[in-house]
Amino acid sequence: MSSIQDNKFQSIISHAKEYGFVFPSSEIYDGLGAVYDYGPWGSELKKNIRDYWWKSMTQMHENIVGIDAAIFMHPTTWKASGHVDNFSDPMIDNKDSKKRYRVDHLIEAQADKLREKGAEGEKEAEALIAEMDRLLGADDFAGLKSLLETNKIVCAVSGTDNWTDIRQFNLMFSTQMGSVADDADEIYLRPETAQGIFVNFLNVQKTARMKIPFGIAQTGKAFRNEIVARQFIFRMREFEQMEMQFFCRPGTEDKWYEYWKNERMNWHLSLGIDPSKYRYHDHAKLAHYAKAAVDIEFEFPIGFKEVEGIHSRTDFDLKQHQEYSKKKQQYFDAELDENGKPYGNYIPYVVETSIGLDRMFLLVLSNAYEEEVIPKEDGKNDSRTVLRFPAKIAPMKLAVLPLMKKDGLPELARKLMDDCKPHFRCFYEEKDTIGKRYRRMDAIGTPFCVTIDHQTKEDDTVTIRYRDNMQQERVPMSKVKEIVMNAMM
RNA sequence: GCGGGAGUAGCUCAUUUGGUAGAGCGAUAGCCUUCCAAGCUAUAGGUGGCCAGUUCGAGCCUGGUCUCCCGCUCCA
Repeated sequence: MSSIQDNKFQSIISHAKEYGFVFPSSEIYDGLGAVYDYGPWGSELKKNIRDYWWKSMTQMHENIVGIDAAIFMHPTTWKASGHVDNFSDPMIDNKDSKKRYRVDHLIEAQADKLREKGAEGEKEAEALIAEMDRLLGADDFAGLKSLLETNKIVCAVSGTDNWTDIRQFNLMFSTQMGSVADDADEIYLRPETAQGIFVNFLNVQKTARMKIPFGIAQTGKAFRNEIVARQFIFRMREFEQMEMQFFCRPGTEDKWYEYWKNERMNWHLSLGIDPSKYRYHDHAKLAHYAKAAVDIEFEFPIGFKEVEGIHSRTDFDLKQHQEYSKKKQQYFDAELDENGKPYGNYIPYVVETSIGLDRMFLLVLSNAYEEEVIPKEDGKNDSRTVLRFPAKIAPMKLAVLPLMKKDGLPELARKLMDDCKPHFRCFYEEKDTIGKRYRRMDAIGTPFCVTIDHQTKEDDTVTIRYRDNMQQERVPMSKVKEIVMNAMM
């Protein structure tokens, strides 16, 4: 990361706080690590992004419906999903190099080395992995450490085996359900929203009478106890996901994977963002549930980073829930195959699209942020900080500004406010010079400002000023609402 | 969790070697009226991150602690 990019990221963070987009959580108590609150304009922007996603996924796809599942779920959910086993990693530090490793990664690397030595090494590698799995299963950390030592596994940096003890990092937050401590059951705060959809698969399919292929969409909070959570709202411990699980007939998943890969990229581009700032990144190493996975990455000021993932999850999740719950998770497909027979019962395959709302927020903010230098007539330079949000997601759509706060101008401005307020978010301001008010609106990304002046009293026209090019034009006051609403389409 | 850096008003910073904190911008109110910030007046706002120690006296010295930033580790 260059220092220029670094500075830009810092400026964006400062601007976000300064203008009421994002605050550190409980800041008066020095904040809480990697937790943030959204302020007045931030919460508007976030809501608009969420609504835009929701509308494009549900309203625009007749075969997708939404749900809103609880954050708390039956603890067995997380055993079935694999999170209890896979979401906690034994870690170890090398005392000399101060490097930290996942213990299983160290041992797997050693096994790879052994395999290079041919058939004999292959055997040794298998034995090593088997022993590791046994010890991991038994949570035998002392045993794992001696396994490192007997196999002379060393740190790649220091070259020594001067290790700390092994410690467990659990990425799931937990709490107790039930107010009597002794009887209380430990339950988790969901580390992903997806499972709320899977456990409701049949409820939704039956009650909304959905036919495969169909999707279930959901937005909501998820929680991960990240070892290191940094980079502003990019990686938070409490975050919001917007995701959709698309259920399809086995054998058609590749087609739908491609479909959603394109569809989701098109959604991003529909916000008018430069396509060169996006790229796909295929996963080489797949998660335990995935058959194929691709990230949509965006070029943030801190480099290309993942915003959204499209995963082909096979029937892994539904199958697991069927096994753990003893409830059949199958669908009867009455459509006829090429032999004229119904496809019959099966557990559907799933293609998931999962996007981080907070990351999308940061994306939109980073993309919109610009410090602009404006040459003035007297040769000096003027400057402004402007957020070029697409009108459809801008927190504030229109500012109504009487040129002066007398001569009946505020009254006319109020009339326009009353006309527009029911349709979109408007801001009224009569304090300070008009230029200052324009700049304040630029700073929060308001696409349109309208000024009421004395001429308005004569002919009912107003000056509309466009955020992006600072151009102004005279339009009938009665047209303002329409201009703004067209821009929001 | 390790290493490095930093915490003074909302923001950017100042306060010469320890002597009980200032400015600009911003905010609020008023004046002015002028279609692109930086006209005039007034007001508000700080137990100098927090706790302790040294000292007659600490924003400044010492220790601890918290938070943030950068790097590493990690990331379904």
